[in-house]
Amino acid sequence: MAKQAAGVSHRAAPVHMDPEDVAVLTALSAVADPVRLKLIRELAGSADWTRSCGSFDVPVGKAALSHHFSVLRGAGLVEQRDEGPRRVNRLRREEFDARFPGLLDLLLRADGVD
Amino acid sequence: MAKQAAGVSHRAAPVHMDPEDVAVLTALSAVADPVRLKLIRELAGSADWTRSCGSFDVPVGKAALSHHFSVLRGAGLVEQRDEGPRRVNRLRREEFDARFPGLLDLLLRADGVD
DNA sequence: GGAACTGTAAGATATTCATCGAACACTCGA
DNA sequence: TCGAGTGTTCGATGAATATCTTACAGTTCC
Repeated sequence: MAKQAAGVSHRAAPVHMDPEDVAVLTALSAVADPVRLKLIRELAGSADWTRSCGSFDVPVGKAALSHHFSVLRGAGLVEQRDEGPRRVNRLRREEFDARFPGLLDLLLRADGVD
Repeated sequence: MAKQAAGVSHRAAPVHMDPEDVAVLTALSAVADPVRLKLIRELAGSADWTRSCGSFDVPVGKAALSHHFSVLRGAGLVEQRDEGPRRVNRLRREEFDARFPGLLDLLLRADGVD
């Protein structure tokens, strides 16, 4: 077996979707969920690459949480990177906003009715 | 029984939702459906009050169609009025855009990926 | 090597919801 | 008054999906 360079993850890298290739319905479905909306908002309030998946305050187990992040990746909303034992996240603000102008702003606005 | 003035519908008027009172998740869920998205787009391409519910080219029966219009009303996206035997529709562009700026534009944009 | 921690995968369950068919209500014109 | 047309409601069905439990795979540190 070929040796791996030091510090390189042996884990399968998370599959990412280019926001440009995301259908409108995919993005809307991803975003039309209370847990994922909370994840997005919480992520938006933190600096890039500072939040691991398990650090979010949502009322679901870690399996469901993993699923939600997978959906967010598939919508081009979140980028993930392995950092030691944890997987840290980043909200793809610019890219997503370029593909779906205004949508992210809409989600992040606090509007009282929710 | 009290007589009704001529020309007044005896039918229960459709229940409408003020867009200002619609939660973000409600709007997103309403819009994250292929049939409803088609309805919105088709409606956007027609003048106000010119399209009856049955006049839309969607692959569902009339019961499902009635349900979809009910969801759209509940999201403050569509206004309906009885006109004789048919119920005609109007897209609430300004009101909905004031509540969710940019969302309608997003839905109506033709963007190739869909 | 082993323990603790983090996240994913697989299988089962439950809930939501889109759809249909049938019955009903209303409107209009013959 | 009857019939055709339009839309809603109700009940049932099926599909999609959110969730949990359990098991597993990496990573880090002892």
